[in-house]
Amino acid sequence: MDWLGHFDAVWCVDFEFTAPPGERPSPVCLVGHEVLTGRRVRVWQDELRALREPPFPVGPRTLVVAYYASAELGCFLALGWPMPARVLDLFPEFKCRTSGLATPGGAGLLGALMYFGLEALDAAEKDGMRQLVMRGGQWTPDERRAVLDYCESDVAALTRLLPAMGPGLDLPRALIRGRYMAAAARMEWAGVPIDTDALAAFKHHWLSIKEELIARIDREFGVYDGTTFKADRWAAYLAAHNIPWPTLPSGKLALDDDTFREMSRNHPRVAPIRELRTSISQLRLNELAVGSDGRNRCLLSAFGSKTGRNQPSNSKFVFGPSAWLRSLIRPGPGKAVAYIDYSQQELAIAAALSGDRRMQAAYESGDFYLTFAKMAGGVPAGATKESHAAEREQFKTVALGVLYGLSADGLARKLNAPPCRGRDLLRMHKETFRQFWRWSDAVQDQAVLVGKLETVFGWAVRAGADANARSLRNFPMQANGSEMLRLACCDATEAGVTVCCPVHDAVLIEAAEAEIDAAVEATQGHMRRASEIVLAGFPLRTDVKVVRHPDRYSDKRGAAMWRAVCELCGRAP
DNA sequence: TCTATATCACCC
DNA sequence: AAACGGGTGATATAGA
Repeated sequence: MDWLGHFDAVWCVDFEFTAPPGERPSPVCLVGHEVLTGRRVRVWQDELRALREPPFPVGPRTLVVAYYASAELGCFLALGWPMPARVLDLFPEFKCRTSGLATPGGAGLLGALMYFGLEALDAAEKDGMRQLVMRGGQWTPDERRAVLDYCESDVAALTRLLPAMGPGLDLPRALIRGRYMAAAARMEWAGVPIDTDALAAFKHHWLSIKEELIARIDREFGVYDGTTFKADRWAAYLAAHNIPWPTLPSGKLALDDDTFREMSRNHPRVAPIRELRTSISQLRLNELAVGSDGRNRCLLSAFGSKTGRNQPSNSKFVFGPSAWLRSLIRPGPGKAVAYIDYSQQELAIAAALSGDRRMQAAYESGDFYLTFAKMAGGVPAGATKESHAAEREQFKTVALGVLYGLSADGLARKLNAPPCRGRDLLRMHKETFRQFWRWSDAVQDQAVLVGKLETVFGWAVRAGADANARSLRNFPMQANGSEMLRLACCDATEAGVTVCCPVHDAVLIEAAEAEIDAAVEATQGHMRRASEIVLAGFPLRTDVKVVRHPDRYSDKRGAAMWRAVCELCGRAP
């Protein structure tokens, strides 16, 4: 913990705040405790609002310590305060230290305290106090004292946790992660512009859309009870029509879409039910968190996954549900948004980190799959995307599947090809990209021997004896990809780009219409730089989709569904 | 009637 | 035993 001496002050801080779904945080109080001097501040709402800057310095000589700092930093933004220059967030540090291990108390502050055998506030008591804070409105003087005391108890807990975690910390890298929490706070603050009229119309017609879709098709089948698909009725229908149907090991009917697709081939009469089930399953928008300013905002859950990705709620976040809903994204008057994603990010990471020259060349060619197919002798040298579309698809499936550890049989099944074709394709990959395979084997060996894998910036996962080999082999791609996007988000937000949200290998940005092209160029520069830093000089390309008011964002996978729903609502698409 | 579990679908 | 990585979440149904 000698690094503490690098700072003039070390402030452990915690805010209480309210944040209704989709809204920006509204601070209720702040408690801070300076570790070196024991100085303490307790500031209530009204006084907070009067402060033009934090009640302690936040320059590079001060370390600000928090647990899940994007919440605290969101309050900084709400108060118009400058962001702290050095943030140590013990949440990602705890996750980094324990990812892959069981943490019985979870990864919250209480879970971390429990993990280190430290005294913690009772969970029920903590919940009760959060309720009191969230209630909002006015608090009696007693309640106010109770909230401040509770806030202070969390700061005290943080102060106990710091020396427990401090000795194991890699401070420079922890500060990189803390820096991302500030970027996350800015993105959570920005949010995604939503067409609230369309959203309201959909919500209003929700049930009737569902019922209408079901009524049209189920007439012939009678397998729905209201809006519920009944497995026993489906069994009865199949029996009545003499259709044998695959079952699961449990003996129940297999009702996944794959089975429906397979069965539709020989029994075309079941196809409409398949389509209906698909449509119904895509109709989910009840929980989307949209604030009073018409923007979709939710906790990004930065560092939520084992690989360090953000893990926002799929139901609250507009990029969570199926892709047709993204057409709700619509920039306001005078505004434009752009979706910028890394081209084939994980392939490029595999190529760069493995040092496989041929794989790098395939990425640099601009069409990885076709170049791979040519290198492997799977298509003639003069083949094009058009002349050999089917082969290209197969080589694409191999190239991507390999990153997940897809087996020969799995590959064959996915391609609907005989097992020997799966084996051939996999063999061609191994022969074409030998260095990649040597590296991938080494990754697995390292995980098993050392019990741990790390990204270039030290994000780690622990591997026990029961670890999944495919998961371990995939870790470098996914986790370094996560590092890359985090770094790009830091650079872009700090440079003043309005980043609405990250999407694993992409960002959505927003700007005035006249400025969007410049913002896109700047962001692409940040993303490229981030790739070079993570991959020791290997640059990644990015793809861009710009949408200007009054247009809406559209994802081709969801275009048909969007039109269908609009039609059912009597709206223009 | 409520809850837990299995299964399935969606995202990158 | 299965053999496609990381996730969240809705739904249907079995069980308490």
